[in-house]
Amino acid sequence: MFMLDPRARGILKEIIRLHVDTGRPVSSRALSKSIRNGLSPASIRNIMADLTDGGFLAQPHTSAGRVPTDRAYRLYIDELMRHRKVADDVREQVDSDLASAGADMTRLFQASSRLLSRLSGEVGFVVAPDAVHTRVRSLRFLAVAPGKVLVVQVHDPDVVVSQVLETDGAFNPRELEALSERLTREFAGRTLQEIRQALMEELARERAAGAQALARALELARRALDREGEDRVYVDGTSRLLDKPEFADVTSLKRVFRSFDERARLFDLVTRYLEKGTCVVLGSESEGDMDPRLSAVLTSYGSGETLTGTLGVIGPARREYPRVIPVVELLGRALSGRLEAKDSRAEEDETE
Amino acid sequence: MFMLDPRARGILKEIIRLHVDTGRPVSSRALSKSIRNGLSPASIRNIMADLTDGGFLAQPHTSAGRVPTDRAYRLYIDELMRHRKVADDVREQVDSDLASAGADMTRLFQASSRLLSRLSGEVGFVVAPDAVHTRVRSLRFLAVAPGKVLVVQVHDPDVVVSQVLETDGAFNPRELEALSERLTREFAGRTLQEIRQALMEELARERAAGAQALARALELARRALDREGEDRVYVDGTSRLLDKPEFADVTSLKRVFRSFDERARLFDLVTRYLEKGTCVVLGSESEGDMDPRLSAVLTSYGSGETLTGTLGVIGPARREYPRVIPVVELLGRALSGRLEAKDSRAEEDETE
DNA sequence: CCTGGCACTCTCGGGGTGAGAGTGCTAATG
DNA sequence: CATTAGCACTCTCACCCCGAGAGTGCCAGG
Repeated sequence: MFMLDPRARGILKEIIRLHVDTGRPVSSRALSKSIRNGLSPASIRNIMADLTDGGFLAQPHTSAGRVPTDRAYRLYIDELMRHRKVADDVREQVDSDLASAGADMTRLFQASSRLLSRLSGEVGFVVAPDAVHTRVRSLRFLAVAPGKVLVVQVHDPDVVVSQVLETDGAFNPRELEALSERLTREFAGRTLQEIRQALMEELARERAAGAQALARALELARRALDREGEDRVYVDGTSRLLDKPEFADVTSLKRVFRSFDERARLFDLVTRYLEKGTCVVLGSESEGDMDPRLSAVLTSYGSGETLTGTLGVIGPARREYPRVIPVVELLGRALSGRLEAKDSRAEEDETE
Repeated sequence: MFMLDPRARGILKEIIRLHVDTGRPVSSRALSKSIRNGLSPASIRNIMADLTDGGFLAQPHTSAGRVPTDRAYRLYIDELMRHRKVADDVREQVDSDLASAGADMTRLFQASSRLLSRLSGEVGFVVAPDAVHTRVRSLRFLAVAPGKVLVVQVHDPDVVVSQVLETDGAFNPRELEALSERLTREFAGRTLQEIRQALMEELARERAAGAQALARALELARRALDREGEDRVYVDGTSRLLDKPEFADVTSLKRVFRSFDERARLFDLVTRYLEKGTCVVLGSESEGDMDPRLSAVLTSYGSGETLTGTLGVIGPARREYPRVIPVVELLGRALSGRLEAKDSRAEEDETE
């Protein structure tokens, strides 16, 4: 392992600062001028040569100054950088935008990814909690029109998901009422995953027993909870990548945009790092889940064990980490807060 | 006005065909080879010179073959072209994708714009019906959690829109039930626009009369119907523009992507052409609503007078019109069909 | 250990050039 | 009289060369 003396670390930090600022390779001369401690370009060149040997700097070509490598960013993020405070107007914007999105899950995630994108100037995304982490508080089925049933799921922190299902025959309002009550009683407090499995078994049992009407109702419930993997990833602001000089050529743009179309990759990446709280994943570290020229700042949101999802931004590794990381964390907290707003935990019914 | 003899029209048609195919200017030589009637390049050059004088062809530079102008596309679309039949597998895909989107408005529009994009290889979009054209059949308010009310609107063709509103204090279930019944009775069959206006007046009246509780309920209803202009435009597949050679340079890409971000423009364009059934708008004809290098194929959907919206695709003027126009029309019909599926008109309750 | 100096390398933009593509025109042709 | 062959002309594009500029690496001296 390479050890860096404090002076080298200072130089490296300054190189990153300058490079993030300008987007271009940093020369020894520019560095010498920007640094308080007046070292000559020649001395700095020596240090830069060491840093290059250590794998922290690279040069695009012989006479082009130095560019930080991913290894340098890693060190910077882990040890050199200090988070900056989030500006008050940013806080306000987050609060107001999320507030106006209301309690609807979809709108909340859309607003969050949009905020992430706008505040970072990069691509923002939110991955909704998966079935393992989502606890259901109640289920309700309503006949809204002939052949159409509205299904309302209320999750553990008070998030509401509603959808309309088409059914073959008509359902009797009373029948739906009974179904709602029964399923809520049976499944309140369990995760989507568990409920889905239980439903499948029950469905098979009733079918075997020839309970037609009941099986039909259970089938409806199963469909309601089976909407997995569809709308789970919310992405906003892909076009912001156009502004980044590192994607000035069209061919590289194409590749990156494609990778956002097939969201499964993003998914893999995110689930792999889900547990880790806030973290930065550099493209070169992601083992193929992400273009090596991209990187992500991720954090998880949700309250405790239930309803845990991920959000963050994606952009070039060259970004203002001290500003962006706190923004991502702010959004994680804000979304968590929204999801458990008006904490109605006290209402849980433990008398069983 | 310029008249074109049949031979010139044939040549023009073939030029468009070749240019759509290759994306590059068409030379007299290439044309002479592709055409059955064996004319020599020299003869064809004469005709091409005429077409250029008439404003149907342009040349990027002196020695570069000819490119069709928007005027040529206009003639082609209006007179020269014949629609091709939509392939069976395309029909099937449309049917199955829309079917699996169910009856939920948002999902239906998302699926439609995605289909449009995929099938055309361009940017697909759907503009939801506006408040003037949407008739409401019933309104329903439900308390789903403390401080959260679910509002369900059923529109005239059986489309369901649901949303969750946050409220300051709690609403009594009975109170919400009464509100639902009253508003449905009062407003069934009227348009969103009309209802909104009536609500405002009523709200002012009750407030003046000091009817606190009622005013509070009406305010809730007003908020429910006031979600205008937010999610009305669904766009999918903007990244497909990257594949088009006409947008190979990054600067022009930026401009175009920006224009999709501010969707108001698209809106203007679409509302202006709403009444006209299926039509093609070339960028140069759109008076600034659209980049002159883009063009759109639009059609309206909806059943008769109620619930009328627009959908279509946007891409370069160089496109396979004979294939794309029928696809757009197919989607218009398919979405219309979905919106009035299971025609439940008969069930309306006229005994008042 | 730092620094001034110097040779070296690489990029980038401008200018020149030659091949290739395609046209426009004219004169010959059936 | 429409059609065509032939030919001169124009423009682009890829390539190469060259010199200016930027930046480095290294060495020798402080």
